[in-house]
Amino acid sequence: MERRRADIIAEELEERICDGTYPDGVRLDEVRLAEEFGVSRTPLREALQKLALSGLVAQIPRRGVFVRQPGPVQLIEMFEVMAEMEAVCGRLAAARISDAALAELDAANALCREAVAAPDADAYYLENERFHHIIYRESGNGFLEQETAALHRRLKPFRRMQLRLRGRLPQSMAEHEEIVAALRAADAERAARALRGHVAVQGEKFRFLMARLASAAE
Amino acid sequence: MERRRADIIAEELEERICDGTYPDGVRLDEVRLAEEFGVSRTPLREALQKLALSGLVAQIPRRGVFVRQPGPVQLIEMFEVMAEMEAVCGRLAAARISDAALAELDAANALCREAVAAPDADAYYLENERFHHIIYRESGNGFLEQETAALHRRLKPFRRMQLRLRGRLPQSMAEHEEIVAALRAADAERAARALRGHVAVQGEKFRFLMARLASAAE
DNA sequence: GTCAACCTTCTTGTATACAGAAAATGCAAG
DNA sequence: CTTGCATTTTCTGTATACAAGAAGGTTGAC
Repeated sequence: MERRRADIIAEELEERICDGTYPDGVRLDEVRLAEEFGVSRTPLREALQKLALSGLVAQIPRRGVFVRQPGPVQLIEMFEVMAEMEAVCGRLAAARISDAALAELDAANALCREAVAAPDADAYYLENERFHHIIYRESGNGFLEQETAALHRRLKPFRRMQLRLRGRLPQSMAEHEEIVAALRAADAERAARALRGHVAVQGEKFRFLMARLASAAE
Repeated sequence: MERRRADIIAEELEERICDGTYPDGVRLDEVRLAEEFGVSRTPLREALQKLALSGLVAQIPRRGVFVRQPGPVQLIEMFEVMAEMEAVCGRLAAARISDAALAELDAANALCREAVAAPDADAYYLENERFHHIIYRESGNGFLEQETAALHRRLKPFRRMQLRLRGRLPQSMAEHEEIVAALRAADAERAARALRGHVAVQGEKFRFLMARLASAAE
């Protein structure tokens, strides 16, 4: 499948916004970026509109587009929704998950355990992502899977922060075990609770997140 | 706030797709539509891309954009997610809802009751929408409110079908009462269950929905 | 008569040109 | 020195022009 330049540009810009190359509030100049990418304004505008619809930039009529990083409040809100959506995935998956998928979860968890032992935060992060995506898929609801994965992706740059907490890796690991146990027992409510607690930002995590946001905002 | 033509066109096209003016699979011709709206292809293309991102049309590179109504399977999936998201709104609202909002819900329900007595399906539909949006808002999570409202909006054309079921209005009414009672009692799980059941497509509703979709697909 | 290759034509994707609005700058007046 | 208004400039939004790819028809060969 041949992709349009606008899509490629949108992806690159998304990357730059997420990794902080373009900080919050910066105006994205159409002509400057068009020159940089070696294209005309037309595909670049299309890319910017795509970003605007996904919420990464704000498009103010006759003024331009501005990078719009979510503020502390919105981030907390997004993490809360993320936790609830994962809980829903877990609740549905508890009734629908296949034995093969349970084995996949075990395998992903084994690799997670290795990463914890190393300890290799990056490897853990990768396997953690696999683990969660399996659960999205096993919800048996393709639409839910897509929506949850989309939000997961959007929170990606902020998710890494959580893993920086001292002792977070072993704790996260234990939560993974509990999640798989609940799914294997086909206990919907237990799986939902475990996933909600696993993803939610609360207590120590909350304070850490707020501190990071405060330092980033300066 | 001055709106761009592309946004106005996107709204109009969305309306036409939802009300069936453009049935599933139809190709949306850029030049023809541009002439019809009296604009050039540029803003029209922007509108089409907006629709593509919201999932109403499929954009196939070098081939054009085609109306993409959700199939039966995807519709069932979307309704399931809708039910779960409303349940989440209810769960959070149970702990956060204000007395003023409870009064609002009572007021909306009173108007619903009048509509049932009439019976006036259109009036009921309108007040029902108000009722649900209050709950979204009282979840206390602006992001969740937005996302839930967006899905609600996307399912709007299919939601009306449910009300056509014989005896659905009084039943829906009773469910509204139960929802408010659960919220007033601050019983999170009860509110979640009530809302999930209220929105979910199941049993009689499911068969009816499938029949409608089968006749629409012919 | 049928199949295949080529050509025509139509449509999308991209570039450029133009118009109007907002912001910035400079000048003048208090 | 500050403030307000006008002018200029820059940038967005829209229109048009151009290029490349895909579909369909026609013609020629087997």
